[in-house]
Amino acid sequence: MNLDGLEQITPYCFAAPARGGAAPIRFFGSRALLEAMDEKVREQITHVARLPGLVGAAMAMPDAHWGYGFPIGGVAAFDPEEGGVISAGGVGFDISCGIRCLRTPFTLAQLSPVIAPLADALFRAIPAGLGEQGRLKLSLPQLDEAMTGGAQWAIAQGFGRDEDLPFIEERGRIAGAAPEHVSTHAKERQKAEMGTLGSGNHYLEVQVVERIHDQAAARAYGLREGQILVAIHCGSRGLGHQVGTDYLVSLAHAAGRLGITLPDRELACAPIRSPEGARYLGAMNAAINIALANRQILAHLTRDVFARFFPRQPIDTLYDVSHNTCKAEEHIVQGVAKVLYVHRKGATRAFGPGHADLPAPYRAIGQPVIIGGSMGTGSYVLAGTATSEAQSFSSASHGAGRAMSRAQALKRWHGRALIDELARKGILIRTKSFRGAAEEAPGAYKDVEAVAEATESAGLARRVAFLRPKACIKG
DNA sequence: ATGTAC
Repeated sequence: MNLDGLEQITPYCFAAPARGGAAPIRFFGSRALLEAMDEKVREQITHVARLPGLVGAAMAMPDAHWGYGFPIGGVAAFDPEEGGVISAGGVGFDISCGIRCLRTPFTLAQLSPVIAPLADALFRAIPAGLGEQGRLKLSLPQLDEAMTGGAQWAIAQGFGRDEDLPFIEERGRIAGAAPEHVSTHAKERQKAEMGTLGSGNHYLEVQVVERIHDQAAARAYGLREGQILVAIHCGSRGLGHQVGTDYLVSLAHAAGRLGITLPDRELACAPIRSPEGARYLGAMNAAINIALANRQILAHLTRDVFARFFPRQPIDTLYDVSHNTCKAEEHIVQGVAKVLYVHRKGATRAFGPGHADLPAPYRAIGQPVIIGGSMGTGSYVLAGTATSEAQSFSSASHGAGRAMSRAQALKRWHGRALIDELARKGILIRTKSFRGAAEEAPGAYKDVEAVAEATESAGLARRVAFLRPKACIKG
């Protein structure tokens, strides 16, 4: 990305001021990460800055890359009282895609002797891949309950336990879901997809805590070196995708009717206080609950598999973070508390220490932030900081971020060879799609170390632990 | 991301 015309306002933040009625833009990251970023990110963030009612700056996180309308890694907050809008492209198609991180009591030494049969068992138990169905088949009324109840609904169905809830955003259930604004088509697509992983960059990964960066935070999060964790990365499956598809059309019509000039058709949006905006918000919240329920069921299936190898050993939820959402949150704007609708597309919420929404054991430390890396490199647990509120409406990076398109990756890697190479490095991959594995080659991603380092240096979150993959179930 | 395009 060309940085011409951007001012380096801190070593890890590059910005351009408001101009011509558009809001300021702001890019977080090292100069090296930003220079390597696709040109499209700047173009897309510049477009976002022209949307009505934007508060502060249109922002890109250090892992940003090109996306539909908004870049992935984009953050934008809107004031409903100032004509602020909600945009389906600002949330993304995979609504509430996120990571559930489970904390096991097992060490790598205990796990290593059974890692291969464990990976096989997880691969059999976790439905993964495009269009893959789960064991659960829901009726439309049951699906409405899931859309309203989220992970709380899943627990009531026998998947997991109430102790998980404080460690899930919104305690596992976001308010404001409106199943009546989700199309029957979207519901039909989801009936048999609860408790499934999906495809693309979704995965279930068995990881080991390889390095602790912050001992106090690690202690509060219950993490120690050599400990085994499980990260489940997935979202709202067919339902979320269909909600996105349906509302792109509806929001585009609304924008036309209300005379909102769209810098890019992909930024279809409507005022938060408009019928179409309100309906999208209700449908998106329903999809958020579907994603929360989905990860809750997958966490339960994971526990079942581990129990076969390690009976009667508790596996806790470290945290469950979403990274494709638009959420109403209170933020301080020029000294005044306001409710803003914060779009985070490929960005995690990162509340700092003391936030009332954090579970008691983490409140003094800050919210766990999970940067999911590629299958061959590793992931990070970070903690939200006080500075992220002022910098980015309490938002941080969500992953390594793609550095190369899927098509480019396919030309460069062969799935089978890649999986063999990772196995030689002690990382077991289980997948039905060798093509998918090639698209997800670690080399097609940015350097997760650089992203985590930049996230910390930019003041968005601070590093707590580095996690190395041991086994990965790929969709 | 996605019954990988209606």
